[in-house]
Amino acid sequence: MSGGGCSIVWFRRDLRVEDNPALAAAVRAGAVVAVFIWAPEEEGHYYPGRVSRWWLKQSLAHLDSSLKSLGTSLVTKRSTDSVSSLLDIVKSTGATQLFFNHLYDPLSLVRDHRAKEVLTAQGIAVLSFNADLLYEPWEVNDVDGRPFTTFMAFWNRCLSMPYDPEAPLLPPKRIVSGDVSRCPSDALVFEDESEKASNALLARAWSPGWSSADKALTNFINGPLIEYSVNRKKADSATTSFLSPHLHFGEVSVRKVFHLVRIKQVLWANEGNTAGEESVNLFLKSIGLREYSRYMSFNHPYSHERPLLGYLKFFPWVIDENYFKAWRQGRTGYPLVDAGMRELWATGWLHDRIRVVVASFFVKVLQLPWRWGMKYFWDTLLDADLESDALGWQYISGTLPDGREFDRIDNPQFEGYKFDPKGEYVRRWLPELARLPTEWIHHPWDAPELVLQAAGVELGSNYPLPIVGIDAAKARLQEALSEMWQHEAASRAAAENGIEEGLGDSSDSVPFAFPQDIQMEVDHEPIRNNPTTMIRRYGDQMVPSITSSLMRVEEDEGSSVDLRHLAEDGRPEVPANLNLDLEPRRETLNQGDVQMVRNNNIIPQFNANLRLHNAEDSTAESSSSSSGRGRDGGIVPVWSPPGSSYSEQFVGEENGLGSTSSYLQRHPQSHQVMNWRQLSQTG
DNA sequence: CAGCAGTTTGC
DNA sequence: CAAACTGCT
Repeated sequence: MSGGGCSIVWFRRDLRVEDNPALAAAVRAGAVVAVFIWAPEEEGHYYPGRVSRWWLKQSLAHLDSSLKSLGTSLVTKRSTDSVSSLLDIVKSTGATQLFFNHLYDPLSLVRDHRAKEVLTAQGIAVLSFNADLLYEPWEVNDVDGRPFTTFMAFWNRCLSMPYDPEAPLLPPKRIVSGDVSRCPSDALVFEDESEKASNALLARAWSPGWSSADKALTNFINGPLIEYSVNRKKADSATTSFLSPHLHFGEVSVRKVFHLVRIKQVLWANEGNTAGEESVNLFLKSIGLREYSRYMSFNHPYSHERPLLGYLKFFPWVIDENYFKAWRQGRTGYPLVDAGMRELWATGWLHDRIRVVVASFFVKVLQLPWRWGMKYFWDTLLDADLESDALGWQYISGTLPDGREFDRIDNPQFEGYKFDPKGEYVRRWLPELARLPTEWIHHPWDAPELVLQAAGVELGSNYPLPIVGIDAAKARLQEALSEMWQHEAASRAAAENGIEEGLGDSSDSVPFAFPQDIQMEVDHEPIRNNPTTMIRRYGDQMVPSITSSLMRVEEDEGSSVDLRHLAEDGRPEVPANLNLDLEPRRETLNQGDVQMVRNNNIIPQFNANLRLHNAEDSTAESSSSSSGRGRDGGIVPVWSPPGSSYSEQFVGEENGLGSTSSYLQRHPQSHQVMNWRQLSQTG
């Protein structure tokens, strides 16, 4: 169509036609080529799980038919490299522009940044948009212009921003199709034969696609929403919105959800319905959590693979595949946990509360490395979402500044009576316990023999005894923690002496196989050296500079860079040049950090010691970068499709942040992560 | 019953 | 940590 080429709209996790800024912009610009590129290998071991792929398949079909009714269709490509596929598409369609919506997971940050550079270098105009969040991560900062480090502060700020989130856009009335005659679609394969039968079951419970997402939203707002605050404690009722998988794939926009829900809230407020109003607040909070997960991922791209509290690196996880298996199969001996795990396996779904229960059990009682659990969630959840899941697991594990304390163990028995007081949920998913009276349903091991017999329960045979006692877990946790602090202290001492200590790989634990994701990007560095091709427009995707360094740490440690290099306008910006940039940054950062330490006892920032590594000389650097990072866990059992390789080493640098979590405060002898301490001495 | 301390809980 | 909750005086 008009003056030259058409525009490519690169669909990813924004599979909708309504309120899709990239699509809208492309339509405005003229002819459109709508594209979806399936390149799961790019996700490394976050290759999407079976149920997630099933959903994607349906959702794409749905999007395609919507596009068809508007005048075009979806071009699908199978690829191992999205960016080069984009180039191919540009060539075969004569497109001159590329539009897409932002993503915030670490892989996408890197890939999209590269896409922008590569295509821009080819003379293609690249424009990207916010379609996934109320506010872009770099828009939400505290009074000093720094990112928040706790959820509530973040969310309160979001709710009181000087401007509202963008109002949702209407779907285009009509789309003029670009010429795709020389750009044939590939058939995408999302399931293999062995998966088909299980997938068929999913279709009974779920229907992917934006129109059912809309329906789910409407149903929820007109139904369960008003009772949300009362019902959210129940494990077993259909009181959640069931929007999460739709939201994950962007079938409905959060902004639409937000606006519609807000309207209801005003309505209820006027009616004096405080319960309803409160319900909306709570529901919005869960939307806020989703926002926060992106925020965290952007500000701290390591968070899906490494605890944000650095000392957790030294925690001696239990490397026990039998525990892991028992957990997955729902045979831990704790009914609430087991019921949850069976539901997850059977349906790909789990109530939020129960996610917390099973995850917390996993980390605190079994003390398995949280990333195993996260990976299992990733593979089995219908709404698997890297950012949300990473946030959730970190929260539960106690590795966040505002998460639960690390030494806190929740007792599944008590939680059972809280979330499932009548035992209905347990009975549904654990038929072997169905006849047990409510009194014992959450702790069958205490039940009198006669009761068990009457209920047909034979502990240790048709239902397991607890695989780990809570008391034993508590004791082991204490031990593990003191071991952790010892190692942390030793490491710090060694670092201070400038000795290459090796960060605990002397230990018996196997180096963690995770994560490899980012390394595959490593060899595209030439592009990186040409920063001037980036002309940033207001709406453009910001890239935390760490994404660049993440790609290269292995061979170029000096370039590891702080996350939040502030451009003149105060927003994070792609560093002009990683190495040249170090000098000026050093001063600013130190100043800022010191001030922060003085002014409050809040965590400096997640990235405090990332940046310190730059600012510091090579002592600290060397102590961390060369180690095998042994303590973070063990080999991850493989259950992903073949092809996703787990290789040896961590990418990237060093641990997380200093912390004021109360746990830390109770351990003054080993307080503060090394860097933070050095920091405060500076000031 | 107001007022307070100890405890639980909350992303 | 801070808010909510519990139980006690």
